[in-house]
Amino acid sequence: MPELPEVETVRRGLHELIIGRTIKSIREFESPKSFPNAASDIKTFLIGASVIDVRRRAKVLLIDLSSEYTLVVHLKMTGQLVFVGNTAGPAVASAPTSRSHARLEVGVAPRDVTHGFRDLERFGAGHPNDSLIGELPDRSTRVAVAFTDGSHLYFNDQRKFGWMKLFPTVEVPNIDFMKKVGPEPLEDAFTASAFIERIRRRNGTTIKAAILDQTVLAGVGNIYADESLWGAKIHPVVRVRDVTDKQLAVLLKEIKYVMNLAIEKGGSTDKNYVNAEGKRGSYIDFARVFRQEGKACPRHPDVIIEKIRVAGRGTHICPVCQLQ
DNA sequence: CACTTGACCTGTCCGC
DNA sequence: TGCGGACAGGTCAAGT
Repeated sequence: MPELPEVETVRRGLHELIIGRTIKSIREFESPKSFPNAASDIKTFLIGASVIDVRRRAKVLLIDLSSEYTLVVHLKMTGQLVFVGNTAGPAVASAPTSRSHARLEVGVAPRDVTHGFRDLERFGAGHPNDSLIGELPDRSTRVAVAFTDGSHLYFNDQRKFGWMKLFPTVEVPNIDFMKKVGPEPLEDAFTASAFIERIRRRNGTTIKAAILDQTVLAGVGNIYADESLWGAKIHPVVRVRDVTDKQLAVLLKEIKYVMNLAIEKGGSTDKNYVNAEGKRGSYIDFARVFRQEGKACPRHPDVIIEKIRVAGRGTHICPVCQLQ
């Protein structure tokens, strides 16, 4: 689920909420894969340690502890890290329903001419940043971290693909994932020429598969792949070798643009994603193609967005702007 | 080696 | 209403 903007939103929330808190206890909920090395390390390096920083690399969260260990968390598809405690008040609102985040419908919403977004200010006005979380722990809770002040951090994960692991902080850069993962797309140092050089190693595959490849660049997932390819007017099934350098430069610009906007909107909540306070993100309400099949392309009022399958993933395109 | 596919899980939705 | 199958935002391992 969470891609770079969602993980960054969680990071910012946790940075505000848990730094300085001290771990009192850890409770697991019969899901050993969710915290595979807990048994050996829990008491020595977690209990009594306090949180000194919350960082992010790619789609991974890094919670640094005073014990010089780091809790590394990957949310995968349905993971959530939700804080419940005094600073933010209880994250409990009304009981959620699966339909509680229905899309806003606006009859004639104006559109951003350049990027195809409906008017970002007006369209978002009054949008409730709903809580999607009921009382915790719930049946998706895999690990609960209790702090000494009575607050809690819950790791929820319906599909159990996500995990948290404890590593010595100095070892974090040596984790396999960290060694393989590509550059952060939002860093200024990641220029068009750097992007082009890396993605050309995947010349034989489709452009969508290539930008989803975390070793090419970090953080792009299915939502922002589709959104940025539409922005750059590139069809997702085109082979990388058939995309020009100029188009690749535009694509990187679109990736950066879409991710920055998504961070501003608190990420995309389709089903499960919530921020550190259990609340939804709103980028999905502005999405131009993702989950917009059957609706008009923002650039072409008479053209319907289609859903196809590329690289094994549901893929949304405008068949006119994204000519094959 | 480069690339594609299936597996990991649970839940939901859709068609019969 | 019930049931089977497809599908869901990510990554690996195993296959071609």
